[in-house]
Amino acid sequence: MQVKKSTRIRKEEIVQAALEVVGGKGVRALTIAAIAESAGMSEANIYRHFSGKDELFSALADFIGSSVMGNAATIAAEGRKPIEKLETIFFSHIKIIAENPGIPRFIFSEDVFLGHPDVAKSLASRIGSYVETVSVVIAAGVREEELKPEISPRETALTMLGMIQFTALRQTIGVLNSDITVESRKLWGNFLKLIC
Amino acid sequence: MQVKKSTRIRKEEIVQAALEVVGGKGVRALTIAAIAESAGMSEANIYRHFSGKDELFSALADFIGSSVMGNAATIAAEGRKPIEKLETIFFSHIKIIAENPGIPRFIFSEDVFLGHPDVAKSLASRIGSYVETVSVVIAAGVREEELKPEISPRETALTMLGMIQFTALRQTIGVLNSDITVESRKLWGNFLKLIC
DNA sequence: ATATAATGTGAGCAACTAATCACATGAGGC
DNA sequence: GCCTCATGTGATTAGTTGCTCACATTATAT
Repeated sequence: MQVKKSTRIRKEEIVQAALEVVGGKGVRALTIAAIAESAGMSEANIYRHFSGKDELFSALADFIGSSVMGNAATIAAEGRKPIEKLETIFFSHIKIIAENPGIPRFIFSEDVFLGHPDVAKSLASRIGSYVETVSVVIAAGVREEELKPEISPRETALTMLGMIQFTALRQTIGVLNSDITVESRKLWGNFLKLIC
Repeated sequence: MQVKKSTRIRKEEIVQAALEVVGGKGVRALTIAAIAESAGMSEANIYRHFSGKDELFSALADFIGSSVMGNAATIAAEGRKPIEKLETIFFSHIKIIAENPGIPRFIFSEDVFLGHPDVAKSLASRIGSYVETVSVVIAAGVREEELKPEISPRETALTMLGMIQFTALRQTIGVLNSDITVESRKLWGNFLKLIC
């Protein structure tokens, strides 16, 4: 029998285990049995701490949302130059994705946005504010004449996030010939030439 | 009882039915039962024409690959100016996605690249040549001085495809406030400012 | 016209999934 | 020390999924 721990701790462990399952074998493989095995506990014990898969999905979405999306907002609030902020946002996002492939898989999983509409709504809202955050930084860059005056902040932000997302996707699929950090450096170098 | 048709025709019908299921309810819902219902035949009859889900996935991948990815190559081979080619590739890709949401869902589905490695390999190869095709057009644009000389063709191509993919993703998730064609026009307008 | 092979189908099987339940056990208040 | 309740678990259930099979039907070659 397992050592007994408080629900609060077990919840964290279970969410972490779930994220590992997603990273390793995809959202499709995110079964209660797989989570239980990854967390080293019985299936029934999962239900001691979560009412069901829905609640678990919500917890996972909250964890990802707060740890990843909040990141950009924090960086954007710092007092440096717009271009430096963008660069920091870009590379920290890439780093998070590289270290934890389960995150992009979960966020853009159809199991989430087709199977758990409330979770999807919350994630969509977070993506929206992420775009908004980056847009504001780009707008500041244009105002301070670091970036080309004719570019549109919102569309440029979407282009930048698309670049990140596509990189994550290519990594997941395995079509990335070089390392993701090398690839992302090349992409960022080119993006700078596009926006300046 | 159904009217009897040749395997060749039935295969096409089944693939089409499968694509409709994916577009409507996602790859997760792509069960034999769902396909059979959408195609208006019994489950057992599916197995008369496909050995199993693997073969069906391969057929779906081939259909999508040849009808979508081949599109770009055709456009690129025409005799117009590079920028016009890029624009045509961009908007026809968006159009295909808009008309058939099952396509991007399937291509980037984890059920494919985690559950059917051989299909994933074939799709990855097609994506690779798609990137290559666009890169070549961009390189031509640079050479003919339509595009900025300092941009890197490959990375710019990846950025453009990321923009498309991210748009498809946002449409699928439902975070696209405006119509996808309106949104894509805005994105293209801005992209032109970035690359020229 | 008849034979034959291809096509179509309801019934059902084994494996898997989410969830429940009765029962065991141990941590913490007293 | 012991009581109590939160925590942990094996067994089980109802539902789903991919797939098979015996049997029905029809296109088609001869």
